Amino acid sequence: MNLREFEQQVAVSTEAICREIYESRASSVRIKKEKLAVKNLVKIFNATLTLANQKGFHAMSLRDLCAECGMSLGGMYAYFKNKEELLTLIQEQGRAIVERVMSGQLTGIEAPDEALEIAIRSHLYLSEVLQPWFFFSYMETRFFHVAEGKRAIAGELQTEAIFGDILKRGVDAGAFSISDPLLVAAAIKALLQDWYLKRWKYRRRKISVEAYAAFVISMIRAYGAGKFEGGSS
Amino acid sequence: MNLREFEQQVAVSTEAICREIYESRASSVRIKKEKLAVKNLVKIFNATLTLANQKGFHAMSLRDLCAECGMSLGGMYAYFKNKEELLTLIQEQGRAIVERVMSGQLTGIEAPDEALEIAIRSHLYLSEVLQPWFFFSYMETRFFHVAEGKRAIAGELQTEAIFGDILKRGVDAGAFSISDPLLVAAAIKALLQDWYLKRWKYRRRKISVEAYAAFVISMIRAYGAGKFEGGSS
DNA sequence: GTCTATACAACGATAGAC
DNA sequence: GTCTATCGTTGTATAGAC
Repeated sequence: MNLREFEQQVAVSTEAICREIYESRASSVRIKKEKLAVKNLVKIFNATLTLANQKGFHAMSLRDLCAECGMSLGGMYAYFKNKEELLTLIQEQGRAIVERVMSGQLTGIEAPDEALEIAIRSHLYLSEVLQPWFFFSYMETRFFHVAEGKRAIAGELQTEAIFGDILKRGVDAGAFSISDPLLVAAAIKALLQDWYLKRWKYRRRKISVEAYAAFVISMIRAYGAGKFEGGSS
Repeated sequence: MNLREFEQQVAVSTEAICREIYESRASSVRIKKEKLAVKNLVKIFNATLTLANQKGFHAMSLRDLCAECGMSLGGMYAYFKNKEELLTLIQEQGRAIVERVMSGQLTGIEAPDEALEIAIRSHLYLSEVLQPWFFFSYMETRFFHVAEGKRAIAGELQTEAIFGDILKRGVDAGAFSISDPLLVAAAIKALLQDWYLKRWKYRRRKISVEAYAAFVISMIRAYGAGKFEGGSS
């Protein structure tokens, strides 16, 4: 599968995400007209990602934010009760999307070899489509582990567990020959994160997502997970 | 080489670093007694790393900071002229250390295979000793590329270039068989960064630096860089 | 529903006593 | 050299006009 096919299949848009957020908490939002509310949420979210990914969420002032999306300060407060709620709103949504898309792509796939490739490709393509979201989520989540460390750690380990499970299944089935599935799962995750954290670098080198996906897959296969011939199914 | 041997050989201490910083800019620091100045700089730097790695540099107030290191707000301003100077001071020093240690460890090493292993181990051990520094540098540097993107990008690519050069040398010498040295170099860097960015994870799993180093090395070797037997020299 | 105006707290930074 | 006290600014958040 390539990026284009993935996009058509999953169809994750900012608007769809915002509508979902709105519906899931319509009670606590002052605005009652769904169409209007969603339109403004899209503006707010996009502006937040743009500004926060430039200077950091905390450094971004709400004055900056409402200027960026052409609203007034008071008007914006109809959509969240304080700045922190805006943060958690975006973060939780990001996590929910990852979970849904990943499990959706993987249902019904039995062969560990195939599952591994699909999981890697899906995650890369998803982070390609929603790069600002992934970048934001990664950067702002970091500040939590040290202080609290609950859902943030869970989020980090969630994706990793997907890969860990596939690898263990492959080892049990005799398809893979790796001695440390957990370490390999961690390595896969690190490689996937590099893609969306340093997209500027890969873009500058004109490396496509598909090429990067093929590279990661071949690297893991070379280490012992799957056929050495590699595949580009 | 293991961590202990590395520590004895390089001897990078916070104090040595702070003395160096002090000397390099003694003119712009109000304090004239070196011993005192260095002692306070150590306190300030350690406190900054602690607090900034918890909540982010921008979210850390200077009041928090001076409380943490037992000084007064006014007293602290003798050591830097504003908050941003404190940031760049720490960042630039971090980069300088990496450059010095890495090139020091690699001088005189000819065999690409050996150089690759030493480079990986040195970087991991260094980031183990100065983990807060690395974490801080990574996190706070990120906010620059998008906005400006000068020294920050250079810093990111500097370490990567070390690995890229070794890999290319190995390919030219016929020791490695990899088609994309730049991608492999990027992957190595991503794996090294994962170590200091998520040390909590690896600590929880009781994975030592040495074990992680051996894993990374064997992974790269399996992909085509060096002997498949692996080595733990 | 969205705006302007404003309250109030917290911040970085400085001046001047000791 | 370090402290306390304070200035001016900027931030989040709310109240009330439209």
